[in-house]
Amino acid sequence: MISVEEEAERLSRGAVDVLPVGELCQRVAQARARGRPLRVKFGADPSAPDLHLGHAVVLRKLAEFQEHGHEVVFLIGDFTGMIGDPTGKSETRPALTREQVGENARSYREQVFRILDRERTVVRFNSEWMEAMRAADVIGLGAQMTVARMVERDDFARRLAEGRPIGIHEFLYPLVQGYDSVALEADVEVGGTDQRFNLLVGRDLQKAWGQPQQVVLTMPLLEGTDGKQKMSKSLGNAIGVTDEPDTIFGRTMSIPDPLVARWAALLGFEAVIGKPGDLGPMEAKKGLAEALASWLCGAEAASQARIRFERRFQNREAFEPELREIPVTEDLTLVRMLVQLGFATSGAEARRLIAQGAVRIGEERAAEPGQAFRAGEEILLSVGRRRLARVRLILSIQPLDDSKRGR
RNA sequence: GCAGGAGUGCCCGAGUUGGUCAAUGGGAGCAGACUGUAAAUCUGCCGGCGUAAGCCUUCAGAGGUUCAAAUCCUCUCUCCUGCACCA
Repeated sequence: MISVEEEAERLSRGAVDVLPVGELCQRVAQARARGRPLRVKFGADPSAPDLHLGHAVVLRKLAEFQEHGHEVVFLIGDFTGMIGDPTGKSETRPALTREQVGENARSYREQVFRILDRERTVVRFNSEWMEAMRAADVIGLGAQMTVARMVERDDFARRLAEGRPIGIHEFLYPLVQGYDSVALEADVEVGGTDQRFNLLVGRDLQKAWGQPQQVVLTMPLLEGTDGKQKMSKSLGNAIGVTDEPDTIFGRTMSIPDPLVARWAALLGFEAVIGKPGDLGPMEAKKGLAEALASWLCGAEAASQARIRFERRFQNREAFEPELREIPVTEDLTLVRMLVQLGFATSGAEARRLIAQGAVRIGEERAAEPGQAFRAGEEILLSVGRRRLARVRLILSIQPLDDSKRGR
């Protein structure tokens, strides 16, 4: 077994802060002395079950705790989620129903266990204790915090300075989140650096409740594939943990070169890319891409993805595209086909793509938006370099179009 | 509550002496050239329907004036700023 110091050092590696410094070591020692693992809390928003590599940075850290025998509490903030959104960024979200929360929780489990160890993870919901709270309890919670301190939070400070509104209920969020730590008696809480304040509130509340205060460990926020903004599904610069190996590989290949080292470091693949200069930038990136695909989808799938990528995009070899079947009752124009395949979001866009020479049928550039295809035909259709399919038109007896039904 | 200001396309943001506005510009995005599905650069596109001509729907919402409105009038909603409230 490694020493306590060694374990604490490994667990804090890559973190932006470990607060308070040095306490993690004590907690590890304590845990060993008592023969029980540390309880490591991670809070998740119940409304966004699409986990991406940004979340993976934190999840990987949690997995490391598990590798050292500790227990992760995956807390789904269903209660907070039912009230609305605290960031002020988006409008108040519609309250989630119990069914939606359950559905999201299932989806979370599915995604999270690609990274976390099922055996060492407990999933909890904060409605378990928050629903039982009465107004007096909530006010009591509020009494643990001052406005001055609350306003220190970057987000609030900024909005205050800019004269943008802050809802009172937003002050409650960090408190509720912090109280979760009390309810769970968390030893450690891990989150992104954007959560630093909230995680620290957990410490304050635990102190107020006479509990040992959790160690707060924050991880850096990962930039998205654009290399500029933090990874986020809504910005379209994310790679999801459940994405296909080809997608993971391809999207990783599309990140800016300078980002490779950072991704590798945050996601724990420094070894694959080696030292700067060991491999060319492209080789290093391929190594990272394969490592990520392998991590999330398995080694075999990853190496296949790499081979396909190299053939398809680097050697420009012909490859077998996905077969897409479209049921038709009458001839289908090229424009309609592009829309049906999802290669264009509207007919107008399809026309633009055609006009710009992006659409190919076989090897030929398509020029006629109105070109029609009939049932039984099979063509190789591509748009740009990324969208390609073998399309087969199947004769359908029943009209599938609702607008044509029952008139 | 009172007074003042503002609400434009994915985002930011021009435009308000009414027409030439589907609406300047930037960002994002998409496509073409180049390339390593990188970066940088150049070019084009970037509301919808349509082979096309053309048509339709947009400038917070609802009405109105007008041959014609993002631009004028009325009402409503939302946000911001100040005052007041907090005795």
